[in-house]
Amino acid sequence: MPIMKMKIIFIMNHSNSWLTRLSSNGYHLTSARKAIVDIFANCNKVLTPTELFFQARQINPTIGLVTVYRTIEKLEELGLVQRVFFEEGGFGYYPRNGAHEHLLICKDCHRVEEFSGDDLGSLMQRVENQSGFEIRDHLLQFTGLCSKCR
Amino acid sequence: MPIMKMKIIFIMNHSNSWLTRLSSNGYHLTSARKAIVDIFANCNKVLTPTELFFQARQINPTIGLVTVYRTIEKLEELGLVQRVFFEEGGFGYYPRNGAHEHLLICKDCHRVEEFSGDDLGSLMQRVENQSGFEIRDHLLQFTGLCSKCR
DNA sequence: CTTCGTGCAAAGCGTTTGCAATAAA
DNA sequence: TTTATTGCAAACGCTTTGCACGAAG
Repeated sequence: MPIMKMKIIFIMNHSNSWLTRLSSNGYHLTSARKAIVDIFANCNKVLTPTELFFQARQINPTIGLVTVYRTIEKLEELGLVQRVFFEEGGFGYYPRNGAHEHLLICKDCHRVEEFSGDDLGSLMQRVENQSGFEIRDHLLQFTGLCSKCR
Repeated sequence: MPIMKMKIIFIMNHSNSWLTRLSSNGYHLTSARKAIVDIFANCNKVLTPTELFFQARQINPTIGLVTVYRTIEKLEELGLVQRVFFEEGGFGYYPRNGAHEHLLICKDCHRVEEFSGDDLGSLMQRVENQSGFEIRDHLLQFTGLCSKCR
């Protein structure tokens, strides 16, 4: 009988690196935080605090909404999630996977895709020169209908 | 005695055209609305509903915050003001002077300048092709420090 | 055992709604 | 006179705070 060859595939998500980041910044790794990090690790949608709360309760039924808010606060502070604005007002959060990316958000199903706005640099430069402003942050979001919802 | 030559300069703002727009859409021209339109007509800052409220009370001391909200609602519906998002959350409103413009906002004094993001069209096209999305809206804002505050 | 995190309840804040009185058309 | 609009008070929803208990390091 031949030796079976197996491919062990590690599905990498950022869950572990996020926990490391929290830990190395002096934050305790509690089950509430692990639940929330886990949700973000497997998600390509913008989540509001309340949505996050309900999903987290399925993992850890005793978690409170307040803890969700406080955890988001830390994740945002560490640059692990980014705030996304909804046209109607209000906002949600999206996990950042490294570099700052611009987002394309489906109005219908809230699915998110990322794109790089590579020509933004020259525009910013031009605007800085013309206005005398020193640009610190930029916000670029597209919203529309994704291929499934259109 | 020579005939004196006078130059009469009309300082144009959009106040009158805004009132016409309101009126022709079946809205009454009340003193509350006139006050708010007047504030926007002479402003190059993003104003929150509360800021608008306090400024409006200096013109019309009996105006209520609720009226401010309801007036903003109409102005937004008619496309006369646009909502601007603050990084910290929350939002304000800025008068639109015609075409959709992108905004450059001073973090410090909230002064606003406008610029046109002329190369956004090709970026949107590219992103649509790559993603299969149908882009409906876009949001582009720069924030930083203006020439006076930097 | 020390420090940080939790959940609860309550407060806070900005926004919206119901309603009777009032002003515009 | 009809219809839209106002201001008030109260409701609302989301977010934050204070605090005593509990968990992580």
